[in-house]
Amino acid sequence: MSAFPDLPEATIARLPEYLRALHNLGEGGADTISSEGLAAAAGVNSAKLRKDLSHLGSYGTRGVGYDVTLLIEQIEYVLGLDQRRAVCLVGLGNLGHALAGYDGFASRGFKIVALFDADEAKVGEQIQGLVVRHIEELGRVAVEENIAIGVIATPARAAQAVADVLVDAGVTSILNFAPCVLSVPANVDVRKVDLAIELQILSFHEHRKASLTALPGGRSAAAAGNQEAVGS
Amino acid sequence: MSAFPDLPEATIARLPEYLRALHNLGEGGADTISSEGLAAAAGVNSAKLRKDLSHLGSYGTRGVGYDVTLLIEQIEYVLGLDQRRAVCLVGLGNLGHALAGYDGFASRGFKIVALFDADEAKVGEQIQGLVVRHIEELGRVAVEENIAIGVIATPARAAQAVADVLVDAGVTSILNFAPCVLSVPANVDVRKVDLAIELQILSFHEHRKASLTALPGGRSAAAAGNQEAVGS
DNA sequence: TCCTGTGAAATCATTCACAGCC
DNA sequence: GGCTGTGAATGATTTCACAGGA
Repeated sequence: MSAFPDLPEATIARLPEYLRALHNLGEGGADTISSEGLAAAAGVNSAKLRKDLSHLGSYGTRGVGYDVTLLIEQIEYVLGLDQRRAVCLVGLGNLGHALAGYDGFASRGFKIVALFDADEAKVGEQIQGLVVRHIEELGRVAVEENIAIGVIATPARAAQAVADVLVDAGVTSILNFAPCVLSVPANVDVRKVDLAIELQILSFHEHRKASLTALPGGRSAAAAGNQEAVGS
Repeated sequence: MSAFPDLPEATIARLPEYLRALHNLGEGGADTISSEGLAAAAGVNSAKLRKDLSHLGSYGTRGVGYDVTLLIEQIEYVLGLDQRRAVCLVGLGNLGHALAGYDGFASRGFKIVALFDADEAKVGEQIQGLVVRHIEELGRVAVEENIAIGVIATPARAAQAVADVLVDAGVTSILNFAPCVLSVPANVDVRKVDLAIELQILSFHEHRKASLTALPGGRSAAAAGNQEAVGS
């Protein structure tokens, strides 16, 4: 079927956030929501939200707002969430265990269908109803189960080899939790999550804030109220 | 001491990646590295790397490259990693357990000094040498231990209340794993990691790729080589 | 010659502000 | 009157391309 116009990458990254907000609002009983209201629920400003949604087409009603159900369907369609993609998870250390048990996957359009590890001691273990298989089966199983997305939660030194196997098995999307850069062909998408990097970015801002407290009324330890504003 | 020039946010977000690459290169025995080489190790292009580093000052040598040790020190200084910040972790479900055991924190300038949970059954449990405390102690302990960064790994419904307590205790940086938007005062930085969102972004690209396979030589299931190129 | 540091150009993203529709 | 959709303006980021130091 027809492809998509070239949605800006920044817009794509925000659509899942809008979707989550819409689900919340829907459960709260709202049929319709203004750009202002949805923007607040998603933590962005309303102009940005309207611009983002306008890229998908015209699904709002002037003077009224957006139909919650319709907009959910639209965004899910664009993100391709109507087709419950098969995901495999490689590496069942602490993090892998947590990911295997994370219910946010199942509830948002994904299904973990296979687990792999290189450690013989882990192979055979049962986690969330799935048996851990040896990594040598990865190539075969990935093809059999039609796996679309591979999640890598191995140590950094193993990650590239795992990525190579995934790519050879035809997987074209990888979510990488290992702290390293992966080399893959251009048709494969890699996204990376590095927990320590997030902390380091926060550390920078702490450092900067600390180097400013010398100046004006140094806020002691306690901020009262509860305003808005969220760090980028 | 003196603050920083206004480093672009995009640059800040890449510095930790350069740092990791530099540590790898250093362990590999390199004393000096060109922008081209470091860029490859960090997965960016060399022009961007040079521009980023030029914001920190002039730490390279024309015709030669960057001194690995010096550059590591510089970046660590800018990120404020020389002062081993105290971190607390709230919420010890699956993900919390994994985070408590994540050695990437200790090895990159952070120290988890306290764990909290609201569940009486978890309070008292010992994890990685720390005892889980009841969340009611959070405010007091955060002040006592001079906690700089709070990590929230609770369910979404609890996250805002936890954030409020952290803020009241003077914590000005929060890393939020709960899938919700937090409201905090403007002086508090929040960064968010949402695992399901990352998958949804990959899903979009899968969807788009699928809607294109109809056209040219539809690649069957298997890509051979191992070129470069990493998805954004 | 090799490689950094950097203005200038090009691209991408956000915000403004208002016309047009309900 | 309220609210979306969108050009136009602004701002941020990336990329180019090359001057200039080692």
